[in-house]
Amino acid sequence: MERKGDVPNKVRLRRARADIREALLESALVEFGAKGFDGASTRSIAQRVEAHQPQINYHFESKEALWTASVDYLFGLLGEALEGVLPAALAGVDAWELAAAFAGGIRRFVQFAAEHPELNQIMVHEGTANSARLEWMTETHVRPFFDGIMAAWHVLRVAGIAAPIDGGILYYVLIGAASLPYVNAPEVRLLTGRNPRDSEWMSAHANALVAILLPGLPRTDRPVG
Amino acid sequence: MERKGDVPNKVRLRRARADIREALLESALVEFGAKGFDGASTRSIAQRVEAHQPQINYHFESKEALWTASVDYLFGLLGEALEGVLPAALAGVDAWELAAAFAGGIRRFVQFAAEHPELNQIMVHEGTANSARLEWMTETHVRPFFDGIMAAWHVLRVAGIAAPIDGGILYYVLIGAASLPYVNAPEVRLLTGRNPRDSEWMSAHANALVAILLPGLPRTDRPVG
DNA sequence: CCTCCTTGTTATCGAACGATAATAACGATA
DNA sequence: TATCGTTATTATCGTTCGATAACAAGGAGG
Repeated sequence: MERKGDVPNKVRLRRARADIREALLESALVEFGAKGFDGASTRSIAQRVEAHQPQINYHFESKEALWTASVDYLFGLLGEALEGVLPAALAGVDAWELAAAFAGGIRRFVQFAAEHPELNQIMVHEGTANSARLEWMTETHVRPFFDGIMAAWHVLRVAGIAAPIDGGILYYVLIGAASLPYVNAPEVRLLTGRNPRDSEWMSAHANALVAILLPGLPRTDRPVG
Repeated sequence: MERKGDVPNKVRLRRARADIREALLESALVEFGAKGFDGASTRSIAQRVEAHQPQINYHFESKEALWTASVDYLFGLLGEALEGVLPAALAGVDAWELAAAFAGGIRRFVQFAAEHPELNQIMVHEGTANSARLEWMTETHVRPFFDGIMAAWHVLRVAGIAAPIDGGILYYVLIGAASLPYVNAPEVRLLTGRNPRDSEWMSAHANALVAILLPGLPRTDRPVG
């Protein structure tokens, strides 16, 4: 009957440290991705998971520390999603096996970009201006990823399987083409009326990227996810 | 000798309405592009062109109106840069001529993205979350651009010149691949040590996009700019 | 039940924000 | 040079921000 003055039962909910931290991390990713570091407010990050704003400073040192922790968390997820796609040692590896692995990596990356658009949203927000955050993220998380792609791409180029594109250029062509539909999913829906996170959309997208970037590889379309 | 109390000659500078408006528009584009709508402050927009913050509300109605005016201005520049690249009527046009025009359009777009990174920075900032600004920008400025590309792409697909990619997907692959290096130029410099706005970089980039998206077109690399 | 450590809640601080009103200075025109 | 419309400058408003301190309440172990 909900007496007590018809006020909703304001239950004080107390969560374990690890739980509330993870909730705040995931909420922060959504807000940082959608509005950027400056645009996101700690009040709305907290509110999204039924917490109060000062809890952010209690569980993290500052807004900046929350950002750092959530980016660490997110790149951890990316690392899991891409685990084992590229052989650790590229020297002497068979180019055709590597090409198949690279194609698989593209498909997994597309799927990750669709499931966690926050990653590329945050990267594109931060990459537009120099900052300590950009420098840290680039050196800590992006560079290993970049180096792996460069090494594999070199082998594929020599083998004539990859499109004739310089590695540094390929990297941004790939990341831009693979992530924009999910980074800007709201715009895609407005403009095309379709949802880029539909599995058919993602599959067609990933297969297209494989086809144009690895023209030497016999076409083997497959679904992602 | 600069007497008068050694205070720098604080000259009150008075500009014509059109001049100060354009200065504020261009300053706003840089700030909105680098920090997004929320992150940009009217004080720093004004300061960048030696104006005071209230002048923005004097020459424009509000921060929102300044944003709208600067986006109008920017899409006007894009329209000039792409003027005449695609034939107005596509019905019955020769597919090979259209392909050459499309390739030219890609090169001009790459050059524009490099010279005015603010355009794609603003689009990517706004596209990450639904808002009245996104809706207005999409319907007013993006849709005509999108429709033109869709129509041309359909002809090129039927003629077998274009890569086998659905139009809606092609659009985001093209825009993402063409713009990311300039949207995130600070990151490119940190990560690769190269400047994507060098003319060799831009040319290699544009030629790569033409090659992978129009594989049926005989390769004719050329510099942009 | 009491203790004590952890977590949640409220109140409030100073800074920065966009906006507005009031005033001052410019500069073309007469 | 006096007038007057336009532009520039200063002061200040209310709001929101991130951060901190003080206090309240949960809950395991005794």
